[in-house]
Amino acid sequence: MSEPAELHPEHNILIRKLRSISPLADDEMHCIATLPFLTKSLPADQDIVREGDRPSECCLVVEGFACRYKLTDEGKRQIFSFHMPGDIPDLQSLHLKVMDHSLMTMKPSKLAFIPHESLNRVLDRCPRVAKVLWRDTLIDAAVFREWMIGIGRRSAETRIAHVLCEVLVRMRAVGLADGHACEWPITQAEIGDALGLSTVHVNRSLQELRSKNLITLRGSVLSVQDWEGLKEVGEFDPTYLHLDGDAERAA
Amino acid sequence: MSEPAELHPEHNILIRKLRSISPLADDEMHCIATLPFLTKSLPADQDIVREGDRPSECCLVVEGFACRYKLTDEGKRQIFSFHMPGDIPDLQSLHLKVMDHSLMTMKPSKLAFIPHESLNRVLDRCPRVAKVLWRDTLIDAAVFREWMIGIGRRSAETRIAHVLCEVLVRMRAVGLADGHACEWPITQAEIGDALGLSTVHVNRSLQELRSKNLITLRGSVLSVQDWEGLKEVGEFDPTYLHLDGDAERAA
DNA sequence: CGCCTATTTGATCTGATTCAAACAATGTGG
DNA sequence: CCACATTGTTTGAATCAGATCAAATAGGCG
Repeated sequence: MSEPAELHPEHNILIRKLRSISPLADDEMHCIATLPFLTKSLPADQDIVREGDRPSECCLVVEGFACRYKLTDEGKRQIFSFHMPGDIPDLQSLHLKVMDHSLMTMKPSKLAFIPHESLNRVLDRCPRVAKVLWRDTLIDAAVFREWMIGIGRRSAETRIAHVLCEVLVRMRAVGLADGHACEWPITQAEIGDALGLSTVHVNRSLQELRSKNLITLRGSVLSVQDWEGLKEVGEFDPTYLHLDGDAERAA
Repeated sequence: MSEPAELHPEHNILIRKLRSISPLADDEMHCIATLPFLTKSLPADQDIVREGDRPSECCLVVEGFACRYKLTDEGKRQIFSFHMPGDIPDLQSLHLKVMDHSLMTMKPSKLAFIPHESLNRVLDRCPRVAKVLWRDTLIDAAVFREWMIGIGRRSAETRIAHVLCEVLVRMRAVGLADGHACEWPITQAEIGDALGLSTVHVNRSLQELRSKNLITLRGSVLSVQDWEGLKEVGEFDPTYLHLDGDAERAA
């Protein structure tokens, strides 16, 4: 349960994230703490890795926010996922050489780059850590599925309520939420690109949620006033996030 | 390149599938060939694993066709993926205890159930195989992303053309396509549930594709008359399938 | 203050849905 | 081998959720 103070903040946030999805033994945490990294700070709206790239390192979000996306031939954007501190959005590049999508910052962010080589060495030495990371990529896929059902089959209001719930729960899992409130660095245009909606329609649906007194969303802070109500409107069931760690559990 | 005749057809199709996404050494194939399994035959439209289940085995499709899906509160269905012989649609259950979606047959199918226990033993013994299976789940996620961009941002015609391309290429990768034709066990209603469309609209979009002389889709056989044209309409770029095996490559 | 980005509002349009019904194919049992 | 039942495909008409276009307002920040 302890989080040694001598840890680098980079290792610390990664361990906190992994412990939110799976229990970790001391030696496994030590193993993770041996990972070398190079920290870089990037401004907002900057590509980190691009479709077609063949990265030789993975990117850990330490501070800030990022998203993965891809453009259609007509230039429309689909965002696949949002990433917060603790996430390694391009972990897949460890086993899939060529990027089939891009990764970018959504606000000024601090990123830690970990060489594939070192990561592979740690995974060989510590197979339990390999399993946790595999598990992480599987949860990633579960989130894709959940967004898919939203985009394909749910109303705009439901989708938006759902993603609000998801981000809050995930933020809480790594200790970045304060009760039912958290930072909200996502613009309405970005919500639209994530959920297959126009900015205008996102705006109107958000007003709908506000008028039902479910949320407050001012500036860059999301505050959920009626969690049960929001969950219900968003058909949100956190099972798919598989938060079975030894850290705090989400509501 | 050889595929020993003494292999069980179950091991054989699995090895063929895995070799389509990654080269396999002889000892790795032998390792896979030690996997025990129990074969079962199921009729069409039968649940194999259900949301909420905690399976203790994985399901390999040997013959037939399957899909993963989930229902919304209003009873609408979203299909997440189609699965053909060689696929292990619930491989994720190895690391995610609770199913967050369901798996069902789409036609009478032969399935081989492999205990998690045996699978884990093989993965411990043969880490390279573990990497290939991890890779397989990552490709799975890449397919989700590609469907997401379709549902969220592409026209009905484009989405449908895209999924036609995808299934044909994947069928070819495991030797189940004949030139530009393959079995098509997917109904229009199922295409709709997969791509977030109504049956009626699927039907009209398919007629559009036919009228452009891109495809023939009669009974349960898909025949692509103009592959380049279909790829273009579907904005199909097979990169996301990561077919970097030592078996035949897709066009 | 002034610029840039994000949010909000209004009006119009359209791709896709829904409902309803006919039609075709496939398979089953007698 | 045919009649019937079942499932899948096709067609038509009306409707709607959400897109698009255009412009105004409101924040945030150097």
